[in-house]
Amino acid sequence: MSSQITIKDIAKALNISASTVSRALKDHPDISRETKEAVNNLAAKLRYKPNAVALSLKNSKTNTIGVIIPEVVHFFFSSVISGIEDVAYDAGYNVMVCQSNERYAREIINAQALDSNRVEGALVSVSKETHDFAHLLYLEENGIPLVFFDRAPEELDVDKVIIDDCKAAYNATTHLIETGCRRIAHLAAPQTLGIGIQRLAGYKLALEDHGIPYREDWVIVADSFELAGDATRNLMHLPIPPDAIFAVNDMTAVGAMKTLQRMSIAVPQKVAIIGFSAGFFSDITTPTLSSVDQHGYEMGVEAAKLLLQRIETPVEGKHKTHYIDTHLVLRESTKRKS
Amino acid sequence: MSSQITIKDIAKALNISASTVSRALKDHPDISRETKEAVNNLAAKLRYKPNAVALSLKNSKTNTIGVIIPEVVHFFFSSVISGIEDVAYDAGYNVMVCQSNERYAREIINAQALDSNRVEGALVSVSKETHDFAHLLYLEENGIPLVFFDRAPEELDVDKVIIDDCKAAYNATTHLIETGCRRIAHLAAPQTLGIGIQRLAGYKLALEDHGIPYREDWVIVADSFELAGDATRNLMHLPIPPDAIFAVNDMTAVGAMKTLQRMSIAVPQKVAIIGFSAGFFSDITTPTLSSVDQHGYEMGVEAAKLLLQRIETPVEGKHKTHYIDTHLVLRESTKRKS
DNA sequence: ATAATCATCGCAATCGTTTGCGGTTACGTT
DNA sequence: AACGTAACCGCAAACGATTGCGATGATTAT
Repeated sequence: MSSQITIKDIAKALNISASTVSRALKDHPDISRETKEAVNNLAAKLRYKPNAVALSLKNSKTNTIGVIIPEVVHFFFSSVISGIEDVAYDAGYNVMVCQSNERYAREIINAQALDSNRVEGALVSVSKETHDFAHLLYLEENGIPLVFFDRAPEELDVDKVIIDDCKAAYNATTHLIETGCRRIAHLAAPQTLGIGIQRLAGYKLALEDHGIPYREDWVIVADSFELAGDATRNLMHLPIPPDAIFAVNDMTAVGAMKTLQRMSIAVPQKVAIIGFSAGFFSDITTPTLSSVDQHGYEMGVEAAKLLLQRIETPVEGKHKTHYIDTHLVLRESTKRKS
Repeated sequence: MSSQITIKDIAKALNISASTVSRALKDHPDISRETKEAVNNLAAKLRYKPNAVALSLKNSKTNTIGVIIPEVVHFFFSSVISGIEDVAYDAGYNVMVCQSNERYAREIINAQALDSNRVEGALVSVSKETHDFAHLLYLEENGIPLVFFDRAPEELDVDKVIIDDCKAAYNATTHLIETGCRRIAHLAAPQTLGIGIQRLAGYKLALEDHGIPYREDWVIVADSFELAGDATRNLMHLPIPPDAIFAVNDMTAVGAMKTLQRMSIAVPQKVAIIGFSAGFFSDITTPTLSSVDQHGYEMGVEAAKLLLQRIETPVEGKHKTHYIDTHLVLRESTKRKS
């Protein structure tokens, strides 16, 4: 109904100019005490609040950062958002959230929306469909700093906050080996995603370092609760079924676990399972799920911090890659070291 | 680096006025074909994109809606956000997400931020600390339509999209009764929250309707995974321990389940459990968790739709309360009807 | 008495875009 | 030759706030 109170309204009511009101509000020395008091009183009474849109236009500062994320409904991603939001809040920034729903086309629209809205920076985790990054890199060319997190384009000179997926996968696989498993399968992410490639690489490396031959039929692309079912059944019907599964994320791991239980295969005695993400629900399965904790909240915090830094002082030379530490959370779905 | 391309840049390059460029871009009949082509070509080449901030100021339309939510990292809430974002996306709106972290003070700041940024509407689920709603109602007085979801102020004439908590709790409790449970405990939310009150009410009503006496010592305020542990232990150490637990949300239910399992109490044989929310992880516990599905995504969709409607045609008379249907998802943590 | 200083405030431009209104051509008509 | 009329385009104001610069009046200094 009543439109917002503006400086002009105050000026008109007091019979002074808008400039004076503006200066009075920010305690400029040019303004007399009485005027200041009158202005401040009226402003308080009318509950004047500066129009952030007008300020954005004037200062070319929107105090907003954008986030493009594949899916909000995801323990890991929502943790990241939480971290981002907290940092942004402390720095006086607002957060605009767009979800690509894992679709390339929508990610492009999202990027354009952020561009049009002149966000001061963007945090991006790319969709599974995304192979070309021009729509994102364009933001940076356009003066909008860009920080990728988790799913970042491989071999591109951009700022990223990621985990060392290869190392984490290596550690997870090694743990399976050290607890006596020898026939280790891997439920992998699509090899279009950097994390898919890296985690597979870490898996292979661990096998190699421990003198265990790599078997192609033990690696299946399956990265969701649903896909894990079929994949696991197929694995267990192989002539030589695996005795452990390293899943690319927790939902996949849980899908595998549930399927094994339905097949009356004991976890971890017959088949050990380790996941990736350490979402909340790795705590609540039975058995509880061993997993690689990739610290989503912290990743959000670091990504947002790096972005704010880039906003204040644009990149000088090389871009930065910040690694978030991971660690194995050992629970009941893997065996103990002897 | 290079600041954004504006209409003026195009005008200057083509030696025409900004007005002409503006009109050419929107195919105004006053502009000649050649000029239009020249403008459109250059605009495409320079990748001109209208400055949304300037448009917002000019039209007093920011094409942005705000969301204030207690916590992003929460299956239910992130589902709601997802629904909101999808509807907003389809309608060409952007979404600004603020989390209160369950704190009243922060919620106030959030509301002011939305106000300053002239969002066109706000979707709010209040924090546990919030008893006074002035900071939110003020938005509506100020011309910013307001729709509450899930956690809405009781007995206030506002738009809300909620579930019938009382009825849902009644159904959940009734199911426990119909499957043979007689000593039913309730892990409740704080009685400051409407949902806390309503769910307790539904629980009581179900007992009453089935001639089961209400026992105060079987109701404990505990609404998190952590709090559920102690509460459950206390319940089971009562002279007459319960044979069923109705938990105010899934995390609490899972906390109770885990605790019971640690106490070697069979679920559902000795103690049945039913939760509330039907988060993804109700599927992955062992046994899987029976729960009230409150359809978070759909709630987000409906809330966003109602808000967009209010934005287009401001409220006429009474506010509306939209109920999202719930239904019981019966899994393994409750017994079967005989 | 005149000039200089100070306190206090307003004008106007600016950010990027839109749009009513008016102005300038060139053409056709009588 | 004189006027009407399209066709095309630019001026300027507006959205709300900020800010350099100049203006005003009053006080002080010379």
